[in-house]
Amino acid sequence: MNFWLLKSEPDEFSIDDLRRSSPEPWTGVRNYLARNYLRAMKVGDQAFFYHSSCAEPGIVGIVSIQQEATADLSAYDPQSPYFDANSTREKPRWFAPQVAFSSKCRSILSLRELKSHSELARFTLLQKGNRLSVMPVSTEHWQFIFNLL
DNA sequence: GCCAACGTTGGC
DNA sequence: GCCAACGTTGGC
Repeated sequence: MNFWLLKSEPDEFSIDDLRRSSPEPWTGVRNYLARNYLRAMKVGDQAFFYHSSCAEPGIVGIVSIQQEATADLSAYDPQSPYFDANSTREKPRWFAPQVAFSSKCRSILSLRELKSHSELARFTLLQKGNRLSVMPVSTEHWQFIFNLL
């Protein structure tokens, strides 16, 4: 089993949204490295759900992969902000796994607190310049963070 | 709103 | 293939 971190802007799609409607396809990722991570996800993998671009960014819950990635249908919708004319049904460019709600943290584990732990100095999320919305999490980092929740 | 950092685009 | 210009991300 592998571990991941998935970012979402809570104004767009929050942990509460996922709890209300689960599973959901993880759509809208339009970065090739992030896409490759999405395609590498296996059923049963777990991920931290991270709220970004909000008053208090941080980890707010845990989700699991319910189904491996298939074509991201939002790329076909001209009305969608994620529309991409270069992704076709014959040759999809973007993919979305089905993500299921697992649990919500009693309180947010804020980015500020994550940064305060020297054990997480090399955590991908905290690396300078990293902007990926999907990233792998090592077993060691997962365990350490899990114990902070 | 600012800005650092990175990705993408497109001319050459 | 290079690289300048532009767009996006995301914390602050």
